[in-house]
Order: sequence, then structure tokens, then C-alpha cells
Amino acid sequence: VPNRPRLNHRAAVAATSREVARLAGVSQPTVSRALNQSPGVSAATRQRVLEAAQALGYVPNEGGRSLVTRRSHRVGVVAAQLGNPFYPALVEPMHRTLRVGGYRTILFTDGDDSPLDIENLLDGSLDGVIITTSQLTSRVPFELHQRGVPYVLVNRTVEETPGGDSCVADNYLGGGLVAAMFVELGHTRIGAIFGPQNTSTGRDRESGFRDELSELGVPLRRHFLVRGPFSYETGYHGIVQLFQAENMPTAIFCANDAIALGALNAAHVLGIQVPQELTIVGFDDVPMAGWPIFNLTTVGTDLTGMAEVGAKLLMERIKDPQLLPRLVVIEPTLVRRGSHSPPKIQG
Amino acid sequence: VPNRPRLNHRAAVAATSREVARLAGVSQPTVSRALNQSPGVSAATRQRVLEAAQALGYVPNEGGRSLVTRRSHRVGVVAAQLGNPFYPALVEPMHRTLRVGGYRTILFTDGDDSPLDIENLLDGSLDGVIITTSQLTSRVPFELHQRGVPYVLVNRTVEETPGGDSCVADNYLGGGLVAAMFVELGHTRIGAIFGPQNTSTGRDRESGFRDELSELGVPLRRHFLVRGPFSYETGYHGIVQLFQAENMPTAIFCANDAIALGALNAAHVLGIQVPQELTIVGFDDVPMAGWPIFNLTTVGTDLTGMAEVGAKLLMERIKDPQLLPRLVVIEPTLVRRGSHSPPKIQG
DNA sequence: CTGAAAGCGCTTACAG
DNA sequence: CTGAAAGCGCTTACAG
Repeated sequence: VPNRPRLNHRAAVAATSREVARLAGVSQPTVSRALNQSPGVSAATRQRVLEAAQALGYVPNEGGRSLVTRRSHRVGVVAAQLGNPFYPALVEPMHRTLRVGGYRTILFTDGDDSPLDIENLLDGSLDGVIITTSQLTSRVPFELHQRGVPYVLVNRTVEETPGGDSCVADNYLGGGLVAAMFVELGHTRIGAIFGPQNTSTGRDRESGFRDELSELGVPLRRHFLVRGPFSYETGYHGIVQLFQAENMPTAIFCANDAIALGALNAAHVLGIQVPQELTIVGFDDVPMAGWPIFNLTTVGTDLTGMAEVGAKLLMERIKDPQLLPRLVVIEPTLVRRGSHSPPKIQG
Repeated sequence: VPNRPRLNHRAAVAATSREVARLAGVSQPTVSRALNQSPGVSAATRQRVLEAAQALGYVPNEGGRSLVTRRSHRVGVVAAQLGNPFYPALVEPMHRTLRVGGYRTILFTDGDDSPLDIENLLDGSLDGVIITTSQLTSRVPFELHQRGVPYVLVNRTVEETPGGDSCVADNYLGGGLVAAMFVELGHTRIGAIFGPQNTSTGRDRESGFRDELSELGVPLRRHFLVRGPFSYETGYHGIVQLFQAENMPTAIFCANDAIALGALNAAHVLGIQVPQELTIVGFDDVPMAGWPIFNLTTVGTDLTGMAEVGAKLLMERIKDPQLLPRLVVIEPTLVRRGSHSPPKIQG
């Protein structure tokens, strides 16, 4: 007798609807109908099919199903480094909302080091896409539209967004709120650590801040300015750089909370008292901003709400791709915590 | 003349290989062969096909392809709340490694509020699964094995892991390292905020800590103990609770960094000086632990390395499902930063 | 080197 | 109410 491979050495394989059908003594399409609650299946048949499916541990193959239904129940979410607390704060409620709506989240990252490969979004495996990161000149929305993939921009706008929705905070207004508070507190030596100018958030927060400051007649000095990516490191090195000069600002606007957290840490290292010696204000109000150790004054944009709205916009658009483009703007609010104060009286 | 819908009002549709074939003047299978670098396609034909594909913006439909190849190039990663800094630190390098290997990451969350639905992992849409969260008694590995889905456990062990790999830190040893340091520093009033006992990390870190302490003859007092989920809140409330009593510990072991960060924040609020009045030590060495403001002494487990190894184990197993189960254990190291010191001399 | 055929696992008209 | 047929978009033997 020749050796036969033992059964348990074979890789287990998934049962198909055909095998369920054989076990239940029905045809394969009947299995499909019974399991999908289709009308016109006798209770007895459905019962037998359910039992057979149960016995075989049957789970319908999503590939086969989506090929014919043209629905994958998967949504792509494009984010940047998850290490930036902004993204978990946004992706998590998005993921939750999508799941409740019956969609799974496929995470794509779009970093400076490894840019997003658009083809990954176009292979028919996604019912829609949420983009939370993209440069103003990105062609991704255009490509998605061309291929008929519903999409929504969250926290970003792009020059050309044909046939897609967006959900953003009024970043221009938010920047202005910070400027107004700085002036109200009596600051005159005002600096900023701005974000990238090729993103809508970077650009709008900056111009809102600048415009309001100039409106109020307070200058923003050139040598109190730093610019960099939306990251902890930008804030950290920004402070180090600004405080190497002899002339130093008393208030700094950070274009997002990641930058502000880096700034707070640098201030800690340099022995700069916040807020007594230096006011630091961020933008986004990520959960960490509320931690007592940071107690960061920041501009809140209801990230959870923004994520939920974004997810809902997308699910609606998936249901009805003909919807006209919609734009939801979230009103930012100043969250006054403990990292701001009037400037110290100077000698 | 009746109204005809305008073309640009029709939803754009993805081009198929058949349309590429027609445009290139070849048969549909030839398109497949040309685009997949299959041998035996003339250079001229390949060229024509590539041009036609380009012109139509053709991207092969992944559903159709994976149905026949039985490869989806997708890997499921099961994580808990991304708000816990541990998960981004783990998921990000995993995602990167998988992408380099040609796999996309599908993120699944498994929270206490909404537990993972195993069926989502079994519908044939995943080439493999990485599990970073699961209770000791979880049946997920067993189910995956039964359905022939390759899987790897990262940072977790489970009682029964047939046919899967795991990559974990030596949590027992790590717990012991902390105990030894506490004793070496001269602490006698030692407390801990432990994690869940139904997880391997919670259990092993606890028993390693306890065993080493008892080995060294230093008691771990019952009323210096708190237990809870691996979260910021557990640490925060743990400290608040421990410092309500008149008798207080001088050193506290936190079962992970999220707990330790919560503890540091509570100490800040209560005006407890760290490390002068209280030593706090964490576990994991997430990036934030190194931030100057926290400067957390912790047990490092090379999260990036663990993630990368986990991803590689899985990709190897996908290639060869017959591989015998492998276990990679990562040696933990004490990362001595600034949140520990000898106890203050007590009156 | 290329085309005609078969089939992956489903769902959905179409008959009966 | 249920089965036989067709087909979603691909890849892969099989002929030629």
C-alpha cells in the first residue's frame, strides 16, 4: 500500500455553496437564495440549507459575490502616518461609522516617503474612498471620478473635486480665532509654525491667521515664522530654532496639534514656562490635547463629527452616485485650556 | 428628437480586459498574458496591448483575478482602539512591511464594545491574518486554521494556536526586569496597575513582576494594586484611587505605556512629583514614552521589529502554508529614562 | 505566439 | 417554490 497523505496534513479549504447544496439536497442557486433571505424559498428548504451551511462552516466567498453584485462593501480610507494622533482620532470614528453601515475599512497610507499608488484605489475592490490627506493639486479625485468610484474628501479640499463630496472645518476662520485671541491677550511678538502650503489645511489656517492679525493691526514678524510638515518634529525643531535668536516671540500659533505637542515638549526641554513665558496654541483638538500634562489650548473641529459626516456622505453617495457634490463645513471653536496667557511684562 | 441622457451624466465605468482587447485587436486572454508578463507574447503584441490599456486607463479587476488565482494580496490586521498609541506603533510598520511584500492591509478592530465578527476573516478575501489582540481563550486562531487561512499572532499568545506562528516579547522576563529595578532602587512600598488577566500580555507581565518580587523577598501589597483594561483611563483612575489612601506606594509598575501615560497625567494633576515622590514604569516603549515631557522609563520590546517579524512570518506562511508553527520571542530591555528614582527617605 | 474553451464562486433573470 | 442557464472579469491549461 503506497503512502497516502493524511487528511489533516492537507490544507483545510473553505466550503462552497455547491457543497452546501449537495449536503442539503438542493441546487446551488437555492443555497444562495436561502442564505440571502430572498423571497420565494420554502421555510423547510431554508431550514435545511441553514443547517447544512452551519455544519460546513460555510461563509460565502466575497470575491464571487462582489463580481456579480458589483458591491464589495469595502471602503478605502487614505491617511498619512498613524503616528500622528490626528489620524487615529479621525480614522477610528470613521471606521466605526462605516462598519455600522455595513462597510469594511481598507487602510491606505500616503506618505512623503511612499506616495499612494492610485491604481490600488481603482481595481474595483472598493465601493468608495475617503481621502483625508492630499495636496491641493492632487489628481486622485479626478481619477476616482473618471473611473466612477464614489469618494469624499475629509479635512482636505483639492482644486478639482468633480463629483465628490467634502467635509472640512472652516480652517480660515479657525486661524482667525487664534489671531484674535493673541491680540486680545495683548501679545505683540507673535510667531507661528505653519504647515505645508500645498495642503488646504496648511494654506487656510495660515491665511486666516495672517489676515486677522493684519486686520487687527498686529504684525507677524518674518523671523518668528517656521514652516514644515504637520508633525511633532516640526513643532519640536521649530521651537528650538525660534528660541536660538535673542529676540523671542511670546505667542506661537501651531498649525496643528501634532506640531503644538512637539512645541510643548521642546519648551519643556528648554525650560520655557508655558503659558507664563510662552503661549502655544494648536489646531484640531485631538484627544491628547486634553491630557492634563499638555492642557493645550487649541481650535476644536469636532474630529469625531467630521469623520462620521464624511463616512455618511460616502455611504449616501455609494447608494446614489448621481448625487450632486456636497460640501459640509464644520464651524471651529476655540478650546481655551491652559497653554495661553497674556505676555509677561517686559523690562 | 427625444431627450437622450448626456454622456457625462452617466456614471463612468471601469474598462475591462475585453475592451482593451478590442482596442488592441487581440483576444481577451492575450491582454491578460501581455499585462502579466507571461512568457510567449510577441513584443509587438505586448506593446499594442499596453498602449490600449493605457489609453483606456485599464486597471485589472481584483475580484475577477483573485477568484481564479485564489490570491487577494490582502492581509487582515486585527487591532484594538487605534487611540491607544500601542496600535499605531505596531500597525504602521506592519502595514509598511506588508506593502513592500505586495500585500494590502485591511484593518479590523476588536473592541470590548464591538467584538470582532470572525466571519469577516473567513470570506475568502484575505490571504492571511495578523492578530494583535485576543483573549487567551479566543477561538479565532482555531477557526482560521480550520478554514485554511494563514495567520500570525503578534504580541499575544492564545491557548490553542494550531498551524499558526507567533511573535511575542518575553513579557514574563520584562515584568521581572521592572521588579528587579524597583528593589535595586530600594523601594519597599511597591504597587502596580495590572492589565487584563485574560490576555497573555496582562498575565505574563504580572506574573513575571510578582515572581521576581517574591524571589527578592519584597512584598507586593494588596492595597497597592489596581487592575483594568490596557488604557490611559485605567492608569489615570488607578493613580487617583491609590493616592486616596493615607498609605501610599513609592513605585508603581504599569502593565503598558498607555496605562503609564494615564498615571503620569494623574500624578501631574495630584501634584505628585515624578520621579522624586513616585516612580512610574511602563511597558512597550511606544514612541510617546520618549517625549521629554513624559520621559518614561519602560520596558522596550522593539515594537517595530515585532511588527516586521510578524508581517514576514505571515508572508512566508502564505507562500508555504505547510510550514510548521514558529514562535519568535523578542528579548525585552529596560529603557531607563527619567520616571524612576530611589524612594525619598521617609520620616 | 495566439485564440477558443473552461472555470473560479457567486447572484439573478428565466422557465417550469 | 425550485432548478438550469447565463454571466460578472479574470487566468490558465489546451489546441493550433
